[in-house]
Amino acid sequence: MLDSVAHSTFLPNASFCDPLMSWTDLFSNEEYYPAFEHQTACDSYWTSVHPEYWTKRHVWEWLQFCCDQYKLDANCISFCHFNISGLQLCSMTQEEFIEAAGVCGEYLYFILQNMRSQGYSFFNDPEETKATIKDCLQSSHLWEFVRDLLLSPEENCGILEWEDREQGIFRVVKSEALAKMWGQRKRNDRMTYEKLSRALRYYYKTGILERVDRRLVYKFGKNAHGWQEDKL
DNA sequence: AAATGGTTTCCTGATT
DNA sequence: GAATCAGGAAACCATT
Repeated sequence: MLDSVAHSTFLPNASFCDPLMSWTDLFSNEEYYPAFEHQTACDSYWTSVHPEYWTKRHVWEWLQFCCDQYKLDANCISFCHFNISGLQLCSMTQEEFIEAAGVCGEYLYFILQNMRSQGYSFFNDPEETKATIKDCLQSSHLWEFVRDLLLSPEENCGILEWEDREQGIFRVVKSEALAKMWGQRKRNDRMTYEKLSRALRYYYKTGILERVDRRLVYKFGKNAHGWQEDKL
């Protein structure tokens, strides 16, 4: 009966390790079993149970594991949001994860979905896994791309500049360079600032960006997250 | 297989 | 005149 759940909704995500070992296979195999001390017979460790069947305690243990393993800042996690069963956890959307744990929520959501589809083999190589998570978290949305560029001086090289850090107001300094970089990300060498800015204008409607009536100046709106200084 | 979201492309017109 | 801004309309494409 575990098996029937094991291959559920999520399609395997291209780049991850061994496809489709069943959960029972995985957990009877020492290799996949890291150095954890466990466990009472009545309440086994979270790694030995499919996420859908986790108890509140399992969820808690999983959170702990993720914090330790991936150095997630436990302070940004609202633990009361996670006082839930595995079934409830699995039904949370990415939005809800972000609401409950900010940027860490993105990681947690990603890790959970991969565990549901791939099992614990996901954690084979912690180092590689961490790198891959980072890759996959490379946000594909334009506003996130802009945000991340703004947040990483190395990549940025003067393309974007904060106008008012507190209020999330920024300026596009090198418009063509920005378009080129966005084009590279989307593998589209026909991208121009003209077209990119059209996409940015659509964000006014959804509250991701707010209008600032100065040329090449934009402002993050109430529905944009992850740009503020204090909450990493 | 159809619906949807997030752009991409193109365009006309106004503004700086 | 050149670069931007404003949006409408439609095509496109990946995901659900």
